[in-house]
Amino acid sequence: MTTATPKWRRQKETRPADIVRAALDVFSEKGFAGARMEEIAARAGVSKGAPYLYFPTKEDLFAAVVREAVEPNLDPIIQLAQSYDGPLDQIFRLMTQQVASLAETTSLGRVVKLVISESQTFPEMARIWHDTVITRALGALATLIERGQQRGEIRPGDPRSHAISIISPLLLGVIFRETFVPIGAKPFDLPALMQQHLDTVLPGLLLEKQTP
Amino acid sequence: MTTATPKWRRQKETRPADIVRAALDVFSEKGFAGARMEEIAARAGVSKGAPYLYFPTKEDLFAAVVREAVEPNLDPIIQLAQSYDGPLDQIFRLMTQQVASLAETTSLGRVVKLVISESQTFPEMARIWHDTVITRALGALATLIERGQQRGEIRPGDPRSHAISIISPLLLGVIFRETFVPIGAKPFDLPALMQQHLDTVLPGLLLEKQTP
Amino acid sequence: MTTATPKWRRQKETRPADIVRAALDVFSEKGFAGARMEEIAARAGVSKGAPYLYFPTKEDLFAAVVREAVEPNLDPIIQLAQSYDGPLDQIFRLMTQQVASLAETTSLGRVVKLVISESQTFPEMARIWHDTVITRALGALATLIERGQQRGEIRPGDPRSHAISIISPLLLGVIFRETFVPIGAKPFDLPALMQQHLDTVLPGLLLEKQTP
Amino acid sequence: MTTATPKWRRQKETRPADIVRAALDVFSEKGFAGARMEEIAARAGVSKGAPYLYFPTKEDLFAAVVREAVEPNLDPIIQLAQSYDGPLDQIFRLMTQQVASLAETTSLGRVVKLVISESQTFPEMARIWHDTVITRALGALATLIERGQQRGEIRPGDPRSHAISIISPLLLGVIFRETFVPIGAKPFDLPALMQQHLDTVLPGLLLEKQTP
DNA sequence: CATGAATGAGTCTTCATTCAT
DNA sequence: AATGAATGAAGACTCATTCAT
Repeated sequence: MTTATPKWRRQKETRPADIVRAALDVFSEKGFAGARMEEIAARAGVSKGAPYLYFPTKEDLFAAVVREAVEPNLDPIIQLAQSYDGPLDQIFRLMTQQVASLAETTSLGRVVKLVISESQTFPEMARIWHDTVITRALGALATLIERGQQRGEIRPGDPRSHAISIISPLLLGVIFRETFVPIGAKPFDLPALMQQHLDTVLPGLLLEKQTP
Repeated sequence: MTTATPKWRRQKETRPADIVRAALDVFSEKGFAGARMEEIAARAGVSKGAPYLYFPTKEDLFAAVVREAVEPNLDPIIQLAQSYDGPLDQIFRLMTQQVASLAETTSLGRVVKLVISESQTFPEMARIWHDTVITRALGALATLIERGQQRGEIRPGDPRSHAISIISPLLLGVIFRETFVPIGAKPFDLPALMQQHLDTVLPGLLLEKQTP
Repeated sequence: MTTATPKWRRQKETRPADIVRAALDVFSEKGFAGARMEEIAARAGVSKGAPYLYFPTKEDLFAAVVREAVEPNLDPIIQLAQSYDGPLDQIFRLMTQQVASLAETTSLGRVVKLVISESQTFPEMARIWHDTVITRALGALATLIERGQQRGEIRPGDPRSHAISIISPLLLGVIFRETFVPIGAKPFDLPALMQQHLDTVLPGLLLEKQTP
Repeated sequence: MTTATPKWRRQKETRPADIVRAALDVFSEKGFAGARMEEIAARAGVSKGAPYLYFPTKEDLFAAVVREAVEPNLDPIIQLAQSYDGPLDQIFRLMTQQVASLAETTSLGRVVKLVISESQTFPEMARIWHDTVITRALGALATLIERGQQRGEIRPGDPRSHAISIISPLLLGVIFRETFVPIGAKPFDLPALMQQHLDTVLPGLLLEKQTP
């Protein structure tokens, strides 16, 4: 009667995380409406009722998926931008690499796609994404640009638009990957694309260090 | 016996078009899964069964919405690119304006968003969009760029990537508008954004006509 | 402007009959519920609304199908039985042949099957069939038997049961044909079956004409 | 929130069987097309969705009804015929009684009627019935007859036809009961009918045990 | 705590029937 | 009279959610 090896209830601590992970997979594959709670549970290796122990509704689970993807991944980039104090063209290239890397290694790409896809159904998610991701990230970049303009290193113009000029190929490439690669389209080589793009755009954006 | 009002009006020639229009509205607002056929019918001013006279299933109706948006709007732009034979910076500005205009005046923007949103559920739609819109439009632009490179007017590099460098802010702006403006975000002023973007990027893209 | 050859409105007279014929076909193939009015109309070569010019509802059309099959086919047999005045074994063989022939050449078999199939849904049809076909035909046969019993030519016993003893293989054979032959079963050779059956049963039914 | 009554009771082991029973009732009364899944559920005392926990579709439920009726009821009779080794007239009377008894006490009669009724809609059911019931039962009887013929106890002739000669009144009686008794027809007294029938037909079928 | 059987609201789709032309 | 576009009631089936065990 002595339970020798308590196989069950292993990693009880990680169950919500397991469920969120499974949910991301299923939501990504099927969309919110097409995702069945039972499949999420099955993929997480839990019973049909288990998700409801942690998430009151399917919507709450969806929200958790989005929140989970944002929180741990965003801060480093913002940090980088805010604390940086070197040549501007280097920080642009660095940030771009950072974001590209996140898009490759984390679930951010899939979640962007999910948020866009379900923005009509879940305006709240779109709002969260807008406020926590877009505003902050674009803001950090715009601030950088603004400071550069004040120092005369960047040509005049709306800083937010300049920011878009810099990173839009990257974001579009991610959306393209999530949308069209599953149906067989050739994905862009994002680092290469961004390298060429920055080589093209940065000369026009950065003003000549004044000649003495 | 108990029906006081006449059950139907004239069978307009425009019935299917009305239904497709209503369907675009409802699909845009609710997504495919969230759209109810009955609501589409109601908005088109027809009975619940009427859409099925023209479209066998909800999916077919969705496909019609996508097709309808693509067919009449795409050719003019492609034409423009193919028949153009003037200074390159002008055609880039012109095409950009054209696309921006289409995005403002037609349903293209909403349909892009729809195709992205439902690409998991309807890979076929994504495929159609990819093959008929992206490939052709991007191809036309890339061809233009390639010819410019051969004439020594455009800096070397992957033409498709250059094309992305040019139009990605516009496309991203459209996606942004469809995704975040409904929840209160301030839309980009696309013409202004693109003007500043082209002012920034074109100098880096176009090689100096060398002075003799 | 002069209509030379009035192709249309040919045989207007036969339209209800055409429709009933088509209805029998479709009802037989699909059952009442599975039959679509539009298909009946199409098979009859008329418009979707035409059947309603002659039959107020689908049920009425069904009733017409049944009525149509019964009326012209039954009387001859009843007549035969009632007017016959020869040796009994011959009339039994003759009636059997007659019925077998009807089952082969007319729609009776299909309608029997239809009435049985839809008897739950249309008790009224079952009632009509019971009262006009079964009661009358079985009654005619029973009367014949009864008279034979009174003349000492047929063994005692319930005349209706004797009638069943005589014709049940035939009726069952028809039901079998309508039910199982469509799925590939080998049909009974009804004439042969009945010949052997009568050879077997009649000796037991008919009393020996006593030898003087 | 607003549900006052408990939503469900015990999950009995008998759930599927209850549902099949209810389905038989409703299918018998209304036919397949006329039966509503919701009514079947209600009669089984379960919710609208419950039948789908056990039977993927209405058709599968129908198939289960047929299967359920056949499996437990058929073997005893076949057994009887195959293991029997006494006087032939007795086995014919015995089998007849057995079948009549089954027809009275089990659902076989209703299911026969159902299979015949829906044979157009569900050829597969007809096929199952034909292969498992008709072929086997008729085959067992025919084998018996064949052996009798080899021993010179039964008159020559097609054994299968002889089998029909013997049992057709019984089968027809069952069909009659299921079809016309519900609309008020007087049912045949099957045991009496068969007694008289066998008294009539067996003398013609069995050859005289030759006198020594 | 965890399970999964059970619930029932919600939606696509069909098709008999109507009636303006 | 004849047509066929249009109507709308009806029903199979799904799946988020609940809760007895």
